[in-house]
Amino acid sequence: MTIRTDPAGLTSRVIAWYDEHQRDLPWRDPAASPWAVMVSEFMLQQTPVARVLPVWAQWLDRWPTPAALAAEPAGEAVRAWGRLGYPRRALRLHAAATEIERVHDGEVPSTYDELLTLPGVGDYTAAAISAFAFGRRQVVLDTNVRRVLGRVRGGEEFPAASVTRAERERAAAVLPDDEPTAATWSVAVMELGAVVCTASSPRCADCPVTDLCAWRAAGYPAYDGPPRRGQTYDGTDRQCRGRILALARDAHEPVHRSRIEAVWPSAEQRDRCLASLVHDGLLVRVGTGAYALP
DNA sequence: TAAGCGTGGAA
DNA sequence: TTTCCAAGCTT
Repeated sequence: MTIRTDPAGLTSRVIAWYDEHQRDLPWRDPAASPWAVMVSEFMLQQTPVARVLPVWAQWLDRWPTPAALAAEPAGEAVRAWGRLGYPRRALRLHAAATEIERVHDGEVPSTYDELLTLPGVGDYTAAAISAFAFGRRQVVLDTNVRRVLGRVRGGEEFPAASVTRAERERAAAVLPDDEPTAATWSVAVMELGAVVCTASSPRCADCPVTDLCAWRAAGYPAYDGPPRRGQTYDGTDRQCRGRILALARDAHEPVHRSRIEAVWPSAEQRDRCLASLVHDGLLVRVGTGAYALP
């Protein structure tokens, strides 16, 4: 097949590479439901594949449909989320399931615009679900795709902090016209970024498009943009919130203030984090001085 | 727009 | 040991 937008063979070669080298991930099984794909996309937001795999399997076993999840308290979703991180995603996935049940007759919607209205679904996730679960033609622009295209076409090691207009236009320009081919390209170029064109120590020797790569042609110039914001963790509210929520997740009864005080020394920070967890809906106050999952 | 939001494995 | 970072979303 000739792809009009791809005279140099970028897309066809990446797709051919994908056909041979793709990882065998369960949410890529053609039998995986749109809901199963959606759950994987939520869990994979900022969390590595290896840690998602077991939790995803248990989740789908317990809640094979949006209706099944929506029928349970949101706190059960937070508990099942375990230590994947960013537990508000669990809350949003539960809220999205509830919305799918209420508005979409229990079926995960297939269009970008409908998906985008769901809680926890932004530009990337809406495009990804539409493309991967329904085979639609979408510009799927995640951190992997941005890095690959930024290198191959832009000649730069890393993309900007946020998606630029130029990046989006570049991604649209290489998206195959044919719908199923476009969907395959989207997953293929993401996979290339995930396993070959990685952020650090890219495996250029294994890349199917090294000869097309502008970054390589330029001699692999180092990133020279503004410093990328590092993530400190020790002593942050994130860590404090994580400690507190872990107590509630592992307990099946309300957790008393005394136990919370035992896991974080600073009273001021502890109280602030407790209040923010309640504000976010990750905890509810039960009686006097006790907290539980919603 | 930039900051906030978890967690743990690998380099 | 420290640093980096892994399929983002929300406000």
